[in-house]
Amino acid sequence: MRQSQLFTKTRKHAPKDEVAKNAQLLIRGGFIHKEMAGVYSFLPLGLRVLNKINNIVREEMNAVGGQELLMSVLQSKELWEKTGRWDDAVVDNWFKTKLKNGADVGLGFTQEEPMTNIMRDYFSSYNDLPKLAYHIQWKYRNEERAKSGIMRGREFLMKDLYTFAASQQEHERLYESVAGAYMKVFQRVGIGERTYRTFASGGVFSKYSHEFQCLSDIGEDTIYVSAAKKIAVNKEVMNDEVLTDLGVSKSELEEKKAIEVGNIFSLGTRFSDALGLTYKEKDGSQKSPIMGCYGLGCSRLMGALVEVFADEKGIVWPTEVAPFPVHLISISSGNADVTAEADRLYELLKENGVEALYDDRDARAGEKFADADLIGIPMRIVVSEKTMAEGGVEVSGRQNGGTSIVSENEIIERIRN
RNA sequence: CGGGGCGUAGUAUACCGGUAGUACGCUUGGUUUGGGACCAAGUAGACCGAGUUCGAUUCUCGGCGCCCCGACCA
Repeated sequence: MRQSQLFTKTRKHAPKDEVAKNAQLLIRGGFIHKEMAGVYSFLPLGLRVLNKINNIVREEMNAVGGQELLMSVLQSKELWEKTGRWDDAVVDNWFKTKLKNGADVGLGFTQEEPMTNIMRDYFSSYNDLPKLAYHIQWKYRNEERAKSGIMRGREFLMKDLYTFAASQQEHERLYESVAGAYMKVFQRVGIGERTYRTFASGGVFSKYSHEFQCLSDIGEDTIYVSAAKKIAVNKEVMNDEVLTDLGVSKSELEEKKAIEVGNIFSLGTRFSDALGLTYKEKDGSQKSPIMGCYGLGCSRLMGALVEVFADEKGIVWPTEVAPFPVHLISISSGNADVTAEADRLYELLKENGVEALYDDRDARAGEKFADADLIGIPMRIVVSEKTMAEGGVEVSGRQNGGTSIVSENEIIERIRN
C-alpha cells in the first residue's frame, strides 16, 4: 500500500486524554480512533494487525479441531433467563435495550448460552461428541471504569471457544489440548517466554481455572511466578492449599504484575443442564455433555503487544502480527530516478507476494524514518541516491536497527526467511 | 460505585474578570533534502447551560465528557 494514499496520518503528540502507552502509540500511529471511553474504532493499519492476530488464533484453534462460526451480538432475554444470567443482580455489566415491540434484548458479553442452545439442534448421540466450536466476535461489557486503552474497553474483540465432551476424561483431554493451542498463539505473537499458564479461581465446577498471564509492569493482575518451573499462581487464589496442590513453596515464587491475555474454564454441565443440551449414550441413557469455555481477547492482546515491545521511538510489532512485513521507504529528494527505482521495487515485492507499506510521500528523510519507527513494521527497506550508488537497497530491522546494503536479487529471498 | 484531577484552534500547551498567545499541523510561495529543515504570508480555538458582574474563556452552581487511584472484573 502506498502510504501517500493511506487516509490516516501520524501525530507527533499523544492526545492528552490517554495515558496508557498502547493507546498513545496506537493513536499516534493511526491504528485506532477513540470513539468514547473504552470504545475504539480500528483504522486500516490497526485492522490489519487485529486481523493478523485473529488469523493466528484461528489457525491454532482449527489445529486442535475447533470449528469457526459467528454468533450474534443481540441476545434474547429468554435464553439467558434459563441460566439465571439475565438478572442485573447476577451480571451487572450487560448492555440491554429493547426491540420496537418492547422485547428485551442484550448485547452479548459472552456466548455460553447461545452456543449451548445452538448445539441442541445438532447433538443427539454420543457419536456427535466431542465437539469444539468457536467464534471471534465483539463483546460488550458495561464496565464501570474503562481504562488502559484497548486493554480494558466496553467493546472488545474476543475469541471464545467452547468444548463439549462425553466424559470428564475427554473434557480434560480437550482442555489440555486447547491450553496447548493457547501457548502456541502466544509463542507466535512473540510473548511465549513471558506468558504463564496461571492458576486462578475456578468457579463452581473446578477447583481452578487457568489464566494466561503475560508479564508486564502495566498489568492489572498480580501473580506469583516460578520461572524455573514455569508455574504461576494468581494472587487471588494464593494460599497454602494451592501451594501444596502445585508442589511449590512460597520461596520459589516471585511476585509479578501481568496482563491477562486468556482465561480457560471447566464448566461441567451447568449450561448443558440449564438449557437442556443432551445426547443419548450407548446404553440409551440421556446425558449432558461436559463443557469448557476458552476466552482469548484479541484486541487486548494487540494492546499487550504494544505495551510489551514498544520502545521510546514507537511501536515494535512482532513479525507475525505487523500490519505489513516490510516498510519500503524512498528517500528521493526530488530525484526522479530514485522514485522510479522505489516504484519498481514496490512492484517487484508485490509480484512476489510481499505486502509492503510504501512510503512514497513527498517528505523528508527524518520525517519518514520517525514515522516508520512509530508505526513499527519489523523490516525497513530504504531506496535513495546513496543506496543506488552502492548498487542495492538498505535493509534494517526495527528492533535492532542494524543496517546493511542488500542487492535487489537477494531481497526477496531475505524477506522470506 | 467511592475519591482525586482535567475540559482553550486538527494536536499539544500558555495567559487573563476587559473576547486569547506559542509550537506542531494545514494552505500558498521560495530555499532545502539520510533522522521530525528554514524564511515569508495565511488558516483555525474557550464543552453545554444557568448565576454573579458594567463585562465571564476566567468566579459560582448544574450538566455532559475525559483521565487517574481504589472497588469491581462470571
